Amino acid sequence: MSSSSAAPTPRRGDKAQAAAAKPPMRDALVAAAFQLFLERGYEQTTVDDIVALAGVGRRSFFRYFPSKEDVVFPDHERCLADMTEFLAAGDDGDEPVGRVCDAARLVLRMYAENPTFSVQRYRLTKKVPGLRAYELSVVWRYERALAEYLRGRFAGRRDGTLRADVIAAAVVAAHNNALRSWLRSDGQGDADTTVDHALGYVRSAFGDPPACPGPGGERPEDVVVVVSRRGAPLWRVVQEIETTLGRD
Amino acid sequence: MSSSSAAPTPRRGDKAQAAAAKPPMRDALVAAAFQLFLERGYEQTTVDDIVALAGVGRRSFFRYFPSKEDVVFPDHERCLADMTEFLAAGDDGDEPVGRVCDAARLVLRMYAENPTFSVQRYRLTKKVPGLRAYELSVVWRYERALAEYLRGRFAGRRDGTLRADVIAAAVVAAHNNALRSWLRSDGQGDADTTVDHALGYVRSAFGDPPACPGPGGERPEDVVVVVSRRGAPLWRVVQEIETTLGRD
DNA sequence: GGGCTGATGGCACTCAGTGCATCATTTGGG
DNA sequence: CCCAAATGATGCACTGAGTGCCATCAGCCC
Repeated sequence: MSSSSAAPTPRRGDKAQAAAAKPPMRDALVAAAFQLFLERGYEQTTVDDIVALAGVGRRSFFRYFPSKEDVVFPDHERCLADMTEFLAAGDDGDEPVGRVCDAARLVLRMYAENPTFSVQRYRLTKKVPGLRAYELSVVWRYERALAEYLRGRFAGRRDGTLRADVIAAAVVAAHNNALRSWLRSDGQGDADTTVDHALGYVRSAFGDPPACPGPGGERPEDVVVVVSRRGAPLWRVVQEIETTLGRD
Repeated sequence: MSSSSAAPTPRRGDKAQAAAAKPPMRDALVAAAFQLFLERGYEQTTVDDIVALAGVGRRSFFRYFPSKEDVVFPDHERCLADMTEFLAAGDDGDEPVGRVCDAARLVLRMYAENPTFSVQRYRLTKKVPGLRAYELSVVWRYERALAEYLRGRFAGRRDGTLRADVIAAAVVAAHNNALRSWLRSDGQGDADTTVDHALGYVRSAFGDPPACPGPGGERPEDVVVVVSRRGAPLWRVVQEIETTLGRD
């Protein structure tokens, strides 16, 4: 249920799949938890209820999920690892903002893999304050991963850490805005289009234009940005250009 | 009344009322909590320890603070109310982004009112994961207040909610970046200057230039923004201008 | 005084989360 | 084929946060 629900055959002793170990008990706990959460609410469901329905011991629940909230986000740990790995794999030639936007798309993909599950979870987190708070801490880790990557890429630029933090926050906000609008429509529309549009706004705001029709041979040096005010003195125009480009 | 100040509670502890009888029980609880948090750690301190030191009943703690984490952020509820009031008080003539930046400065002012307290709390939240998560939910409410204000101001603009969410996130990120850098320096430098610089970056990124030398008679209609890529077709340039300006 | 109100304290309870010991299953040699 | 280490599941007892309920005690109005 968590990722690919196609795991009906618990082949024990298969070394090949032991690498990507998929404990069946974990998925059973997630399924039991969501069944109860949906039919009687999150706070009205105790961990004892979940383990009773799943037919396992109470102690086993906390072996797979460090807290009751974690069962609602069963695959975010893996997704976060994927994102950090994706960011670390990029070379220094690509555009930092574009790379961060692509990393955000990884998260969208995880949500889009199981639309019904994602929509159910969205409705749950929307109405339970405790789950909203927990989701914030999850999203915060994504944002920190993006910001840390950008801090590394912006090392040497003036206000590098500031730019990194702001752009990471903007990317996450745009991604969440599009994701929520998609979730609100019960996962009907095209999530990629919505997210691309939102991320395009962020890229345009920070001087990195959205993907051109042509293939990706562009270099960041080709970007021209002018931010000015009619009738402003020349030194103000230059100052704006310097601020926007952020180069020393 | 043997002493100079009329002490209404002669039997209780003789320590808490040295300052004045003005701070009721709430401030005594905050003081006791921070004393214990600093000397033995947050998680190593139970609510029973706090109420024992404050000389009050355990039940009274939860009367003033809905949770143990809340005692670490005793004045954020008031600050959030001040911010929403400030945003609601503005008229429709002022620049939305500038107003939101001013609202963020309100939060900074609250931190700057008690530098030592703020620095202590910063060190605490930096090392205790549970407090970090709680702080996120607090910051999230500020961000939502800013975003809701901007959504109202951007109603009618294309991608109004997207712009509102992204700008609110960027403002909060810039504010936090500056605030943390100030807290990391033990509250020594000038917090206002740092935050002004950070917010100026956000304003410049979103087409709203930082405060000009001249008096504030500017109108947002005077802003001209061009974001393009050398060699891009004309329709792309027009699209970028439309996207950046965000008018229909 | 007598009753009213609001703040407080005490008590018992639920539930999340943890440490520890025990039992079952698997694995891996000899 | 059997024994032993290892891994995983379970039960049990415990801590600590948070809640509901009721008793208590202050001031206060009549």
